[in-house]
Amino acid sequence: MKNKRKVRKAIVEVASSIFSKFGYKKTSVDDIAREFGMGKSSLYYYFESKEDIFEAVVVHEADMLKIALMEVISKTRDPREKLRHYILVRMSSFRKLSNYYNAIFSEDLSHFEFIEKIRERYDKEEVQTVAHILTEGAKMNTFTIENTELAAIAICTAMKGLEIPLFWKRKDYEIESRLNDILDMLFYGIVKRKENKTSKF
Amino acid sequence: MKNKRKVRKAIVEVASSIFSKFGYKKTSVDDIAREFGMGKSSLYYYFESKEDIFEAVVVHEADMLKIALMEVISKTRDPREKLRHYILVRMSSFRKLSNYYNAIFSEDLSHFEFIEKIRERYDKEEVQTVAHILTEGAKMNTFTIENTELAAIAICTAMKGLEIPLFWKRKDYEIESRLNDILDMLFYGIVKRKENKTSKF
DNA sequence: AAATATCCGAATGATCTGGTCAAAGGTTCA
DNA sequence: TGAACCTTTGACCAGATCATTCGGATATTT
Repeated sequence: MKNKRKVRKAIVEVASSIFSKFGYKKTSVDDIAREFGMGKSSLYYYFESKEDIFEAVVVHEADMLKIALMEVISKTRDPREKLRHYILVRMSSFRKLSNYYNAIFSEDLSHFEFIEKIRERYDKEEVQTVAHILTEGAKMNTFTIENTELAAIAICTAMKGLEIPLFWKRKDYEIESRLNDILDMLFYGIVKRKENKTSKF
Repeated sequence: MKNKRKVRKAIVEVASSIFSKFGYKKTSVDDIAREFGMGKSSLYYYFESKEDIFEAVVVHEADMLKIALMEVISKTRDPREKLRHYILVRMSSFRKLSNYYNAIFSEDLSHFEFIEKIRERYDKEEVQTVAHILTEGAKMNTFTIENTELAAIAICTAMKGLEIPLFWKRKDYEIESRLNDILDMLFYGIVKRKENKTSKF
């Protein structure tokens, strides 16, 4: 039955909220089953193991972010705004990605191999997306970049570097303004300047 | 040694944060000990049992609230402002009282008898404090109340009635404005009105 | 009614839990 | 020094909880 997919998705959604509440270790399969209104053994009809459920949860969260990002960049035309909104949304989605980030950063979860794979996959996709924005901006003469691929990797690396301090701190209100500062600096170097009349050349 | 008290307090403080993170059931004594940097058996030198630690945590939280309330009412002179600030602080301290409220409202914790006792004790103290504010306000001719004791009980009952819906909802920004509305209504009935010149008497 | 899809209670062995205890460091004071 | 103490610990225990399996019950489709 195709219904199996829908049930799986529904389970993943309640599992997501419970995992992000208690963490992987402190969440029991029974917790999820009870919240879902099912016998715990029934979950094993839809998933192979607890780890399997968790993997589905992490994938789901990453997909949600991807969708949100795609939506936000499709709404804007100006490449500067596109890049700004992409990075802003990308960096302020911690709350909804708690399991994803816990999986990546928490020690007692690092032994799951699927985490590496997911991260690697989304990292590559992210570089592609950013590169696409940059290329588009270059074509429209908004950006002036020699190697968009390289620039995209640099931006993505910078975002990943910001994840860690952001993840450990609670301060939420500062994130946006700081990111905007960084973005302004980035643009100042990246955006094509109009011919400056005071230029010596 | 008097040092025992300090260590107890320190343990209570880390236990508080862990209990409010995972809840009573999902928190193990070992969790607390590890976070505190001690062997788990050492905790039993300072506390009789896990329940004993939890009780100390709840008492500590209630004490913290009490101190905050005493401070806030000692800062104001005007009885109206005193009462307003008291209720505002009292009703918006959920975040810091998570274990206290969990102990009161959660089903699997209700079998602890100490909860009833603590609640009863603080309820009585609260009525006294509010009554004191009212009496003071009556003396200063700001309030016009026939039976301050009765009025204090009514106000405390109203606050307790508001605890439950507040506890289950996340909306934080609405609390203050709603409380202020209620307070305005309360004052309209309680504050001594100046002789109204359009009055028919 | 046969086949298949979905659900569950009971059982299992592995791990975890709250709690105990005897012993080992540390400190104090004679 | 050493006796009396305070503090900390690892090893240990019995019971609870855990993830997972499985045979069979119930519902749905064919």
